[in-house]
Amino acid sequence: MTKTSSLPEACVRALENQLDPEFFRAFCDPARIALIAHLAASPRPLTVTEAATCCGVHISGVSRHLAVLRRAGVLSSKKTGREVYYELDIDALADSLRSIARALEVCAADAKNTLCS
Amino acid sequence: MTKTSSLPEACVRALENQLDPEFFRAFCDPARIALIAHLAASPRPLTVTEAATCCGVHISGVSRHLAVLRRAGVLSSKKTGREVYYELDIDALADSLRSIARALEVCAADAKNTLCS
DNA sequence: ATTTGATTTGCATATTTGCGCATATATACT
DNA sequence: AGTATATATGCGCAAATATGCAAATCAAAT
Repeated sequence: MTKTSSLPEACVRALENQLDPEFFRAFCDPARIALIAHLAASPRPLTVTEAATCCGVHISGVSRHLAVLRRAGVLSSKKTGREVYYELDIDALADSLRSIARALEVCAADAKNTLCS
Repeated sequence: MTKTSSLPEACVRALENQLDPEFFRAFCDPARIALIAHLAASPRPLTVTEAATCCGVHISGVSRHLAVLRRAGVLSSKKTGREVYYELDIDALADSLRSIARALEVCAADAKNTLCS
């Protein structure tokens, strides 16, 4: 049997590690949501100019938004000539979301267990 | 066969609907992350005062954070006497995250399909 | 009725964030 | 070399956000 504590702190740490504010911040702005949806629905990577057509934001703002998304690990960029192609990391993104869902459930189950042990 | 367009707009709309900024904003603050992790690891609902022990924020701020989380649909509150018990909606939360992951994948798959049809 | 305790809500302030514009940087074209 | 195009970045500004303090609710206890 493992040691039990009043609150499973290991679980809390694990959750806090996985719940990265920067990751979620990617989805906190309507313009970024539009960009993400647009990129998700595109069969190929898009340039900044192409991506900018989906949201009524100045292209410099779009460039910044895409940089935020890249730093959040949501998409990857590939420079080709003078244009930069942005592509959503769909698989990694979906995995992250599912992993977070699982971590929450595991933590909750663990908490119930601790209560009744 | 259904009509094909250069970009599957229905998919974009569906994604934009599901990617609610207010939902994700719940996870954009370190104090709220701490609160969420703390609540997830608790075997029972917590009062504001109890929840406040996990983050070095004044209790009035914690009250506001919890209100934000409630509006985001992340937790539910139940008033009992003069205290308010907050509880994380783990199942709904996990479902939301998985649903978003699926929507992203569906949209991407749809996009590839449209390309080759 | 008064007091005590838990939570919420104005208020002021500091920080962050999103935006457009102008400018810089880097690459292609002639 | 000189020009045009695609992105990125510095800057200032307006709006949103987080925070602590004090005051307002509201319910229990005495």
